Amino acid sequence: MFQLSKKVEYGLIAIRHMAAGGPGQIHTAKEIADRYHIPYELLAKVMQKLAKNYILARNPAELKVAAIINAIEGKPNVTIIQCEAESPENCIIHDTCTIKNPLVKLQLNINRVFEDLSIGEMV
Amino acid sequence: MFQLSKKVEYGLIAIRHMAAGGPGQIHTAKEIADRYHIPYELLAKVMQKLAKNYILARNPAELKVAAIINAIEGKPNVTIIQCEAESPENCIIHDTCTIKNPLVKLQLNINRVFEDLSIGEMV
DNA sequence: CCGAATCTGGACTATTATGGTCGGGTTTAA
DNA sequence: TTAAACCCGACCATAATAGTCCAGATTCGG
Ligand code: FES
Ligand code: FES
Repeated sequence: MFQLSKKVEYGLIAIRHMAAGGPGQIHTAKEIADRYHIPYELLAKVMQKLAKNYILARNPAELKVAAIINAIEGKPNVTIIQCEAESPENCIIHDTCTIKNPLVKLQLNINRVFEDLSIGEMV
Repeated sequence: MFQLSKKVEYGLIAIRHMAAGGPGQIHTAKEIADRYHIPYELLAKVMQKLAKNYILARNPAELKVAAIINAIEGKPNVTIIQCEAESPENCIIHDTCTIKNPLVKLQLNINRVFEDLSIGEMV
């Protein structure tokens, strides 16, 4: 619960590696996979996703962790509580529910934490 | 990724229910399970854990969400990044790693978010 | 231009974590 | 005193994650 997935972790390592190398440097997925003992195929996929979302095109130092997570996981990552999202008809207090709103606010706070950290702070 | 587990969700619903009922009220796990269409056996286990950690003995209004999560999930919920915790010997930059520390700080920020929300704010 | 290395991307397997169930023995309260 | 509720370990089903395999396309150094 509340751990970064391996994919995100690998993505962070790769991007940080590229950021540390300075601009203009060329890095192959193979090279990074070897250096950090990451399964190549998996890292390759991660980097494909990052590339498709134009993450790799940006200045790494300014990249936010949140953007990387979203690119890799694919979803806007919104619903911290499932009762609301999935089957509101099951919940007898759904209409008067006082759990949802505080948790949505909590969710926003968490999102902000990820928005606040940039790769630049890791190099 | 970054969703509360069902167990925690059920725990929150149950505790909020008890908080809303006012002090002195008696609530059985069965009753709560029926009212919210939660599988009884599962809710029962959750409440057992809460009871063992003396969560149910405290004033619900002052309970922090963090305490509930810890009681149910059992772990202090510390390592947001796995590279460090699991196999540091695999990572060639482990000694000079600049990823760990920022993410630990991020972890602390997330913990704080859960520490900041109390059941009282949900009733 | 050629060959080797690398990338692409789908299909597939393995491993875990999660959510849920069953059942037998124990307590509790009408 | 007996039904209902609780305790708790074992168990099963499903889904999410992590990792693998491979065949075709691309890129790049020479
Ligand atoms: S909608 Fe069901 S607990 Fe909030
Ligand atoms: S210890 Fe490996 S990336 Fe930080």
